[in-house]
Amino acid sequence: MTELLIQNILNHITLSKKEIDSFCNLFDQKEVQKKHFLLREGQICKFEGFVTKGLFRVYHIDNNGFEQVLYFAQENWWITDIDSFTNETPSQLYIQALEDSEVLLISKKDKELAYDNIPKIEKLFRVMTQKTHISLQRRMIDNLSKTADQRYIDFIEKYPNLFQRLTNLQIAAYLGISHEFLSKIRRKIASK
Amino acid sequence: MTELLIQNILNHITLSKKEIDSFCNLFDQKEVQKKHFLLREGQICKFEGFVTKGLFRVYHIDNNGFEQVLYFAQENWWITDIDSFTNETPSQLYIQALEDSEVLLISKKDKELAYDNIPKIEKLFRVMTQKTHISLQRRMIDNLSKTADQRYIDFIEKYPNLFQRLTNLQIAAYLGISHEFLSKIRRKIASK
DNA sequence: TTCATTTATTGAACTTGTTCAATGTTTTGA
DNA sequence: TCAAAACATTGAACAAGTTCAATAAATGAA
Repeated sequence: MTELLIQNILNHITLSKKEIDSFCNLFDQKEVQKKHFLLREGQICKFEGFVTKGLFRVYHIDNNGFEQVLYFAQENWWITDIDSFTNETPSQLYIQALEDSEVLLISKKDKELAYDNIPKIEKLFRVMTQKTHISLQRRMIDNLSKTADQRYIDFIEKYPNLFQRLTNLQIAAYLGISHEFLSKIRRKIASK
Repeated sequence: MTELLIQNILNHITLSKKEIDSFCNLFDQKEVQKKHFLLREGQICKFEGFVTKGLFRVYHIDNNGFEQVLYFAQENWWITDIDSFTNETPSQLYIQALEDSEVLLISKKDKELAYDNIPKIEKLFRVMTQKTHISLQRRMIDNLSKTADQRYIDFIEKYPNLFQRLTNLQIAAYLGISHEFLSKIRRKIASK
């Protein structure tokens, strides 16, 4: 199932068949059952992953035991803890499958190999990192400037598909509010 | 004053003298007086900049007229609206000098020239974008999980230098709280 | 130096969101 | 298919943060 991966790459840059093959060969497929973890806090994140099936959440548990979701990753999304992966430091994050899932994983060593051997891969990840950074920048602005009601409405509009697959608990953890409060927001919206 | 820029680049990657020169020559120096703008909402951000002197704030004005600071950039920092610059779309952001400042600016065209002619520049910006992304990811987690008091204390610890140069108004706009509330936090902390 | 402007502080009333506990609903797995 | 677990809703009391208005302090430009 590297077909999705190839499409994803070609969406960002153009590569020859040979280059694509040699890059895609660096990935290993892994199945992750629902509720199982790809990464836990304290571990060093050794992989960068591309989701070919299922859904993951990338989250943090704070000092009071509350979970905050950094992002969700469904089919065609990349997942890693870029902080831990890049700096080889213990992760603050958990990556857990919310459904039975499949990912293609590449190790740090193999990724660096690709950087050295296929110059365009450098461009690929520059462009991809830019895009994720832009998304996060937009989310930061929204979190600073919008009320929880509006962020919830935006979420549904922006990710209608994720909205269907996620529980309100997960969505609340992404929006940064308690699930009880989300429940009240939902009632307010429904009554309109 | 490209000395700072050269140091900054060599901090991320290694380049030959020739490569450095040819890259640095793509930058134009610009002076920006206090309170003047490098970018305003609605404009397309045509540059990526490196601050050699002074201090900037990159901020957004929301629908209610409130300002949120995305980040500050002092000497040795890069500034741009990566969203507008990359996608050539109108910016949601303002970039304003908070002190009399100087920046080295590179245009999109010249940056792309550099990508094509000096392969390592691709790596430079991949690595730099990764780093800013990591910082933003950490800030996102903090904003979701920490109380305003703690975020303020963290800010002072992390940026003691910025703390000295900024008004409480600016810091409040970065923390995402009203300046009145910041004032109350300061009193509470001082009384301990 | 001075006066106008910007910045900082404070209190009171208010809004947004949390916490806790109870209850109902849905999902899941043996 | 049935019991246990996970999820969702609700209300009441509470905490965090805002708003508004008034005043004081600091800064800056002529």
